[in-house]
Amino acid sequence: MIESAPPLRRDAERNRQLLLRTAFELMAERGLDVPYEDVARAAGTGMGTIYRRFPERRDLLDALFSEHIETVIGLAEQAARHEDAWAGLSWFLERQLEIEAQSRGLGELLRRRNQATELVQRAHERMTPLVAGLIARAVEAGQLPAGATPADFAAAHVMVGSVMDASRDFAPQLWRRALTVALAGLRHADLPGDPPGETVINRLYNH
Amino acid sequence: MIESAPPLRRDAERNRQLLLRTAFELMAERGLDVPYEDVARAAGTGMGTIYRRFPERRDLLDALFSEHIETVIGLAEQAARHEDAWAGLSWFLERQLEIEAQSRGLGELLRRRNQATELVQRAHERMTPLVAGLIARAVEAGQLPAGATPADFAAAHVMVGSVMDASRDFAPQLWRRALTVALAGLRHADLPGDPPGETVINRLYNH
DNA sequence: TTCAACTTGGAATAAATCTTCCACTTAGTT
DNA sequence: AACTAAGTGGAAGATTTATTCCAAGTTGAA
Repeated sequence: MIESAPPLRRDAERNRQLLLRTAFELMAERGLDVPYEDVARAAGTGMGTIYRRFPERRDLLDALFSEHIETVIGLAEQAARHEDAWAGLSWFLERQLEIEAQSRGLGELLRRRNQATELVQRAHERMTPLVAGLIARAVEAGQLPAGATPADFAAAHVMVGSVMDASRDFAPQLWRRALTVALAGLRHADLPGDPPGETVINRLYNH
Repeated sequence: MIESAPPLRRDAERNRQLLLRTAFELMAERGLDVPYEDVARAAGTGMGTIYRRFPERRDLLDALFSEHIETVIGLAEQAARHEDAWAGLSWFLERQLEIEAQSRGLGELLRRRNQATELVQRAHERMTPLVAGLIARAVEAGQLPAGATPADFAAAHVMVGSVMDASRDFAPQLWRRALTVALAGLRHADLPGDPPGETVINRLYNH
């Protein structure tokens, strides 16, 4: 067990929460790279405060998004229990993207950047076997072509996400079209080349 | 007619070519945002030289990529003449992406950023009607679902490109899988929502 | 009330890149 | 060879964001 730090002084805890709320809102609009200075100013604190509480951006991201990440993992678990494997897969991808649609920052965390904290890393490690199981079942049921892999599912995720990122500001629902394209494509594509291995998944999400 | 500047002195012209070659190579590897200083150093010149010749990055990009852009426009024209509309569309998208696979910078120019120079803007204006014609023909021939638009084609381009960008360094052919997914998806998807208008195309390419 | 430990604001420093500027060099003409 | 206009290198200043630091302020226990 990691030793638990003593509780924060009341004023410090108040500022911490304030910073978290502020950062979450700013990152939802502007993505993960919001300058610390902007967060501090918007929260009405100084640089000292945010750096003392979150010395690395990773610390801030972990504190901000860990529960959202848990939610997504929960979706994967729920999907894995779905009787119809393909329905589970498409439901999971759609739910995950709906969450990302709420927050640009969360989308970046789940699919871009080596911002990827250990938290996200572990989340992928937990979700990948679930997705792999669903895909295996879907292939067996003839719902997906034989060569389909979890990496192809990840690629579909990245693809739809790129449309979401590009169209957020002027066509916030356009990603749903991209999603139907990606899902229909997975089912019907005759996938060329060697099936990508699982290492591809992490590298795809952390480019 | 724009007044033509007097020809450069021989040494200046030599340096200009050197800068162009160097910039092209660096941008092929690292993308359009290579610092001017890196280009100058790699070319063996000083900052003064690159800034004198290309005061704005736009000037450099235009000089570097205009002929490649013309090539792509040529592909669109060739595709438009294809008898089988769907074959023309998929051939065009694949060719275009193959070119982008050669150069990260060119990929960024064709689909990301407001780096988009006037040059790229005009290129899209010339290609969009050609693509629109192909799509109309493909829909008529029953090769594409009724609601398909040029913006969906652009979205497919962005989608495959995002996989290319993400996987360049470790799986340089993975984008071909994404391409088959996108193409199969376009054919088979039951596209939801209102068909996106043509303004979406530009904004998608210039996010 | 007092006080030690904890917190804070914001100025200072650092690092990366953009951009300007000008004393010095060179090409090409006379 | 001499001269002039064009060209050059690289230092200096401006921006933007990251990061450190500490004098001054605050909390909560004694």
